[in-house]
Amino acid sequence: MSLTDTSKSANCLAMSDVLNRIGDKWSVMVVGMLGRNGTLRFNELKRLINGVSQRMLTLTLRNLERDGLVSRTIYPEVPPRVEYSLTEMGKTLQEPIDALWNWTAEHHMSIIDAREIYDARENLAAAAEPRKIAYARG
Amino acid sequence: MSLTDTSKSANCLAMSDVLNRIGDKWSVMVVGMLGRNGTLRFNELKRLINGVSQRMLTLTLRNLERDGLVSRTIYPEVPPRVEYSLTEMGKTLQEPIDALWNWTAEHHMSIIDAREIYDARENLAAAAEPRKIAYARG
DNA sequence: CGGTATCCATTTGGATACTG
DNA sequence: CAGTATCCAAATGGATACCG
Repeated sequence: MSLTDTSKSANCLAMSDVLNRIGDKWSVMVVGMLGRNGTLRFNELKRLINGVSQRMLTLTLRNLERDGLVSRTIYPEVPPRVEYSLTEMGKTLQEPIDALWNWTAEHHMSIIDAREIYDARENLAAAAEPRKIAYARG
Repeated sequence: MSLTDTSKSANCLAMSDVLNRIGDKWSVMVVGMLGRNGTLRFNELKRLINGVSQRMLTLTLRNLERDGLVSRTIYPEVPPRVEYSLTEMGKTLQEPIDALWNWTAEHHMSIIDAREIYDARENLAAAAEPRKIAYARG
């Protein structure tokens, strides 16, 4: 219990640190894709991940490689071939990422709905509230 | 299998959408804290979450509320009291978030180490590579 | 093919001051 | 206490062009 508690609430700093890397959407996408497909080339990843720019994919892969989550293999051919896959540590990240992925698939619609309700309420409140600054002169 | 596969790889768009909200570190922190503590006031959250500014905490809470993950209760007292807690949907997010949290606690050090190794290698490479622009005149 | 380099618009987020 | 409002610096990220 004490150990569990420690590992859970001890330092937000570690969470911040790690989340800044693996919490952004491109990283989650890359880990998700590599986890499911095993090994992928740069442009395969680019095609699979909807809307990622070359720049962002490069940066994301470099950061994941730096953190020891993704391995990069260069084949000195012409044209060049570079393959990416998860490291052993990267594979352990697969499970939590998958959990998040499944949660998202399950609750996305509810979130959309919640937003609509919230926004509708907001607009209503805005319409009802007494004008604060802008009222017709006179 | 088909269902599983669909829910996993179908739309990156849903992942992007949701991750943009619950993937940022402050949201994860808030959900983590509320999940473990049940109900918290604004300044309690602020104290618990290391380094969050008032502005970011407000924004994060509004977004989570908008998405139906956090509920906000105002007690019309003086001084004002506002309590936050997870909604039912928010509670379901607890599990994946906890998984991520535990993963982080377990692997943070390995990541730190991996970074050091990577950076050391980088510096070495930078030192070895032929000077491209800046070399001593003469 | 798999990048790097550069430019630039937008977003993010901290600091600060003020309010009900 | 629990915000809102404003300002401004820094980070983010797309578009584009070029390179080995």
